[in-house]
Amino acid sequence: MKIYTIRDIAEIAGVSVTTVSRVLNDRPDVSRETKEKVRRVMAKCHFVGNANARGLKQVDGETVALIIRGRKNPFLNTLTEAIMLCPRREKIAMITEYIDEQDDEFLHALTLMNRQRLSGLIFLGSRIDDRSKALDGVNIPMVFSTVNTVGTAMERAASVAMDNRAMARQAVKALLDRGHKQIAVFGGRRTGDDSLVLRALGAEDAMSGYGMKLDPGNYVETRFLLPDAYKAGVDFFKNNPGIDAAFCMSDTVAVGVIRALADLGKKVPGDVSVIGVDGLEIGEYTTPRLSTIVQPVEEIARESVAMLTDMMENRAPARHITVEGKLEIRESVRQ
Amino acid sequence: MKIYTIRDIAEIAGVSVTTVSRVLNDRPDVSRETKEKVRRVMAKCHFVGNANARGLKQVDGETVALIIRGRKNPFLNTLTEAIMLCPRREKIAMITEYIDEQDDEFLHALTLMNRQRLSGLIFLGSRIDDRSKALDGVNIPMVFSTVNTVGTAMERAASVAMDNRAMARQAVKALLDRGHKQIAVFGGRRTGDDSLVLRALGAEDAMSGYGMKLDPGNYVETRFLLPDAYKAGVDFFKNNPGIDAAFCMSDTVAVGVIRALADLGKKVPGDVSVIGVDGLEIGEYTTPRLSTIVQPVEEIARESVAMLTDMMENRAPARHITVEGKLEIRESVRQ
DNA sequence: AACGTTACCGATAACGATACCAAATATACC
DNA sequence: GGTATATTTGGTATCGTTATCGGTAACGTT
Repeated sequence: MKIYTIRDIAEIAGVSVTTVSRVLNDRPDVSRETKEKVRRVMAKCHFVGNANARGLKQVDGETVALIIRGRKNPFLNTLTEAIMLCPRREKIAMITEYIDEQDDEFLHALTLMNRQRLSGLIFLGSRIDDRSKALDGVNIPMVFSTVNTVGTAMERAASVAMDNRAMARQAVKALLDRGHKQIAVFGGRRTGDDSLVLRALGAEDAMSGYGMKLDPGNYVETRFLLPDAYKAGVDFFKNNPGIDAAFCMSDTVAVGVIRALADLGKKVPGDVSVIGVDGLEIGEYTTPRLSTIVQPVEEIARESVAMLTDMMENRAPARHITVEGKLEIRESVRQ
Repeated sequence: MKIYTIRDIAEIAGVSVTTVSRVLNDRPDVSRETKEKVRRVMAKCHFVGNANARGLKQVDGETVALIIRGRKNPFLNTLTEAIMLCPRREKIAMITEYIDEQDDEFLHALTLMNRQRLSGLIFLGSRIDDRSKALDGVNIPMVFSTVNTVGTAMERAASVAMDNRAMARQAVKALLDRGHKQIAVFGGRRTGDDSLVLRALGAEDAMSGYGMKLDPGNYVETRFLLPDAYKAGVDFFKNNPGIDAAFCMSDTVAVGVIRALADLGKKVPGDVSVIGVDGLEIGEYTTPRLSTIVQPVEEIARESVAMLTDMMENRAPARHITVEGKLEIRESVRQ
């Protein structure tokens, strides 16, 4: 199958390559008839231009990358899909890169910037720590989704996130309000700046509101994968029979912990109440229905893309957008 | 931050651009010392080459696209991740494109081929029907994952899939073997060639093995989204109280149907047994644990990528690989 | 009639890399 | 030493597009 170039189209349509380029980019200085004539030829040849040539020549690139940290994360999968499907200028190409948890997404971003001449970056699920120094010299628009960069080394980058600390506080308060006395928290490592650290702080906020403290022994560190969460749940609850509630920092972890409780013969919510975070759709369909902090996925996606393109086009400044999470208490919490 | 070009590197290292290009591509005809010297400069400058320029010049492109049909499909998300993270030659860039269910992935592929000068295509979750005519003239390597293209209009394309018909047969037979008499099937539209059509045939195979026929009224058509499956489940079981088992063509559908049954006051598996397809990890952690046909995700990913790159490099012919699914009967089926 | 303005269109030089060809240098062999 | 051969290097055209600059035609104004 022949692959046409702009020159072929020009020849067939009987115009110059410049004119075809203008039509391709929908410039105003082409007469309506010429435009239509060229468009007809383009359509017949399935001609859409060569992204490589365009990217090579154009001063302002139009490729943005989505860097997704960690795998087997259904929430980030959903968010990725939402971002990829966001309405955006036709010519903006979005490429996705999955980064293993132990790899350095910032170094990877640097490589990608050079290789693809990126003009924008979106980070999903990143933690901001020393590694972020790698991006010190970088001045293309960047957006961190799901982590607020205010007060971090990446403050100059934009961010879209819910108020993780406040929402976690609200969730744990909901447990305390319902009379739970011994609350465990299942989260990640408490280092660097990311949403998980904030959620831990929020949980502690709620407890101090009740004159309580989070016993470090009740903070369970786990990877956010089902087998890990399950194992952490079994190990913890076997040794801590007095615990009557668990705040899990992701729905995935919550599902693993609930399974662990069931296998230990404990009822949810009869013996232990469980709350997750993310608002995965499946949580509305499990037994018991999962209580969770629902993150507004579509809104996060929309705002991230909108802000990034604004920054790319209008040189608008980086903003920090807080979206509203929603605590949904469902069956997994005792009423 | 300065973005270095091959010319900058050449100047700094005191060699020609050609030599830098050779080092960049790890060609053998450069002395060890020169190679090291150039590499040091490249490393210091974070130079990795410009993908656009490379793609423009190079005869054999090195971009392959992953076209994922349908959204909110956890199984395809998992498969996408696995494919993106498959070991492959460094220079092969993989781009992902999500296509809405109602859109035409073949037309989209055509556009992408022109725009990105693709040298390979992987389709996930496609259905092969009249629309595939669009790709008639296309002769770059293509792989269909999760659907067997033998006997379809896309036979010349490679495929990697489990034997959907045999596995569905096995699943429904497992239900019949356990004494279930009234089996409903929850699937998609039975048109075109895709894995769902084969699963329906497999279900019928099993029934005829027992001298039974699938009552068309017991074939429930639904989209593979949780709310749709739930609604389909409620509607169906309200009007068909005699049904004692459901074969669902995806785990997502199974979860929705199980929730529907619970809301109708029916026990799973006490009143109704349920089997899904896909082997989503979460199915091992739900209550009840979900019986399912486990698809070997990693293997499908590996074979798809391996075959595609083989076809791209060695001009190996398209093959049709059948991978082994595994029926896992767990708590959602009565023993 | 001369000029300015507007609308449209085209020739050509880049963009950064690789392919191709040619040349320089090192090594082997008689 | 001289020739043949292998190894390593460099010069330059080229990929397909857009930016830049320039040109033409049509029309209105003075």
